[in-house]
Amino acid sequence: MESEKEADTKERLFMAAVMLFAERGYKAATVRDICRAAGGANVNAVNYYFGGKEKLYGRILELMFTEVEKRFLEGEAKRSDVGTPEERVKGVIRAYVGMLYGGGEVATAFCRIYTREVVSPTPLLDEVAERFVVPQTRAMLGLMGEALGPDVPEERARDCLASLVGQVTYYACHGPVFARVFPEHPGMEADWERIADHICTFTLAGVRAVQREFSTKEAS
Amino acid sequence: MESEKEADTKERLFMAAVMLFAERGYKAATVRDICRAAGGANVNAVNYYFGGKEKLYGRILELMFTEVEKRFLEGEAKRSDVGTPEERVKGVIRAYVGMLYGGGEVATAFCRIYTREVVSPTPLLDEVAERFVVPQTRAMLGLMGEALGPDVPEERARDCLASLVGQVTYYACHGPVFARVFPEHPGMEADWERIADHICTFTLAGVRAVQREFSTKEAS
DNA sequence: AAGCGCATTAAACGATTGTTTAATGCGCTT
DNA sequence: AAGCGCATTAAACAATCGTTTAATGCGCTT
Repeated sequence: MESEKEADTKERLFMAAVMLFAERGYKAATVRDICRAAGGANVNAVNYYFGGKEKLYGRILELMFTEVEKRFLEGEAKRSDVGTPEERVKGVIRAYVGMLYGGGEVATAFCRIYTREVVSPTPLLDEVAERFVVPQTRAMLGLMGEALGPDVPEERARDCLASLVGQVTYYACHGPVFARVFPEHPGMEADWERIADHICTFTLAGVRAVQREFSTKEAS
Repeated sequence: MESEKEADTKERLFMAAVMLFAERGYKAATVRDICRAAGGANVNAVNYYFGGKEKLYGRILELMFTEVEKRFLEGEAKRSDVGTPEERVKGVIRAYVGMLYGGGEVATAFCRIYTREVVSPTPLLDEVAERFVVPQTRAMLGLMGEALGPDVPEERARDCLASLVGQVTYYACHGPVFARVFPEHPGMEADWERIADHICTFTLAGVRAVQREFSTKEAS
């Protein structure tokens, strides 16, 4: 009768840790709280199954980034070489937003953990992020350069990519404040597709404006 | 001979706390580290002068937000009612970016403290932020609504404001990662004006695109 | 010189942290 | 039934945190 609720203690610990790390951050989420949230496990459980708090957190980061990479490649593979660069930028935006806000509860938790890591990195981020964040960002930078064309200098491609990422991650970084300033907002789970569309039109207009800035300056 | 270096222990403690809170966050910055950074003051100094770690942090938040409000109103007062709404949006962007990245060392530290508070708020943020963040955001929302015109629904003004704030705060939120992905970047202190210009053109193009979206849809 | 006020120091406190150790219960094979 | 492996429990550990307390030094007035 407890076939599915009889989940492994290890798995329950892992999930409780994900939620608590997302909610309070690495330091503030204590081992005792994690064990309590995992259905009242013993304090020793974390060390027994994962070899310590830091190891557990490292595993979460690992799984998180592999999951992100998988989803991101899936969302981009569907339109990897087809369509104009602008169309592919739109595809990246939609995949990005959907990954961050449209993936259910655990994806939201992952999103918050990643946001915390970005704002105040732990030593663990160094080894993991350089395997995922740097290549993914460079890939997006190349795509943005294609969309801008050869006349636009590289630093402007970086600026445009920052504008894109800034817009997409805004709701993750400013979540608590955003919810306080706009309490009427229905929440990202219900609104992320509309927001993705907005970011698409907003970003493509910005990209074209930067493009125009250099095509007209060429004639001056 | 030590006329200016003989700064009050209280002031040195305050400054050391600002830098350490910015660097490591509220919890990770210990009282002992703060005292050590303040020229080797005693562990009791924080409690003696400020009545505890939390009170000290609260004072920092207080001073930070009043300073932000002052700078922001200064930067906006120069063009409060003059110029088109678009021109005033540009003024807001420039004041915003300059305040966050162009204010020297302590302003950068304040920027990081604020970023940390936004991502993971402490109970202290509630009482302070609602006095500053909410009214400032609502003011910017009204300005954005003016720039968009009456045909654009309110939620799109909120989306555009999110796009603006997301772009501006990107370099604060993603600072550690950004520096890792783009090590060739000269740093915000030397580049913030150029970035402000980019965000202006990018944002105004996005605003006009949203505007156009509703002026053309009106005819369909 | 005595006494007072304030800044500073040193030491210890209680609480909480992550981790370790030893003991316990239980299902399984031999 | 005895013995073993594994999960779980309880208790204690050392380290660190913010805070408190008492003692000390120093400049000042009286």
